[in-house]
Amino acid sequence: MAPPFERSIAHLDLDAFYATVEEVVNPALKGQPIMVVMGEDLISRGVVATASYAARRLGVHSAMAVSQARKLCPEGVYLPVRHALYEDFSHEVMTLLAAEMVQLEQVSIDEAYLDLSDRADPTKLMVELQDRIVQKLGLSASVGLATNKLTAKMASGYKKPAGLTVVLPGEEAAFLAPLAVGKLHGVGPKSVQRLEQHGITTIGELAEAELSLLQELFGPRLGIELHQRASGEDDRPIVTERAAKSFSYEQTYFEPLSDRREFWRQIREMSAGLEARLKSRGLLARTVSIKLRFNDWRTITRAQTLLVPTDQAVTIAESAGELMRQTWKRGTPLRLLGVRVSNFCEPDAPRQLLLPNHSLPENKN
DNA sequence: TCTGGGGTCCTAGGACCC
DNA sequence: TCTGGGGTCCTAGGACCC
Repeated sequence: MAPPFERSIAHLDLDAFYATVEEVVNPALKGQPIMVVMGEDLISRGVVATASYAARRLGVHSAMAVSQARKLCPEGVYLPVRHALYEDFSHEVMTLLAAEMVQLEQVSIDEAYLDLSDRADPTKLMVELQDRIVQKLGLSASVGLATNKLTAKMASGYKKPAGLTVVLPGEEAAFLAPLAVGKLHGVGPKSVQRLEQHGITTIGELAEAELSLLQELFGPRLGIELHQRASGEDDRPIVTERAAKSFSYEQTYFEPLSDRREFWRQIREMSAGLEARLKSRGLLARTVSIKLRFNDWRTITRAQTLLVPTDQAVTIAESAGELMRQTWKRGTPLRLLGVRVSNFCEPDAPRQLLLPNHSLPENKN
């Protein structure tokens, strides 16, 4: 159903968030090329989570291998990710936004949508919020304002950092049309490739494309969705509360590992972490999955659904161990091992009984 | 020249039930 | 003995996002 009135949706995106937080807590770094790196190895194996704007000017971007970043920027500052620190800053920002008493949807650690439909002057409000975020936290944010989430999101990325871009009602398609298809939210490298094979390189061309072609390429649902999105149509509501669907941990090894005992130790450790997260949210999980990555980067997952939902590390580890036994051939080196719980259910559902003498089983492999 | 670690959503196929 | 169609649940893989 079409909304009874034109919506006004803002998308706020914190600029180079991790790197900027590092500058705030250590002002001596300000203006330097900073790479915040994921993975334990800052020298070669890690990946850039966020590069500061000074680093971006040298060609570094997020998701780039550190080894490559070091070539472009040997003098740069390389820092390990400090997730808890960024969470704190993120929380401060969201609290500032929430004080406006509007519908607020936090989509990630550094992004949020606000529904400003009932505000007299959304632009003025967003400028004020940008200001407040700089004053109180030292962070910069870019903002997009439009009639829907997709266009607002695309607008916030239009002018960065610290930009504010307004797309007026009726202008959505025209705003999007000249942009590269790959810029459209939801169109990644694979889709770009497929679209290019059909001569589609801009969002405008995507909007003009035959629906039947898009459905052939991407399936009936996604085809329609892409077509609508490319035309700037999007009636998704602001979702203020979202229930978690899964929790997971994974570990990549610098050197591929084939040590069964070490795998088992890690499974128990990850399971303990998952138990803590389930319990802190009062959730029970029904499905346990493992993820394995081999030397050649081939990645597989195996899942098992329990008869009785659980929040117990022992049960999760046992299930993951069994999946390992079924899947992993002894001695095969792994580059990655992960454990995941999903398929959550209500806390009042029947729960797994923990027998008095129940202890972690030995891995039978 | 390589490649984190969290997530979400979609698709396709098989089992099973009515 | 042969037969349809729909619905649900589960698994596996893949694309994508930050």
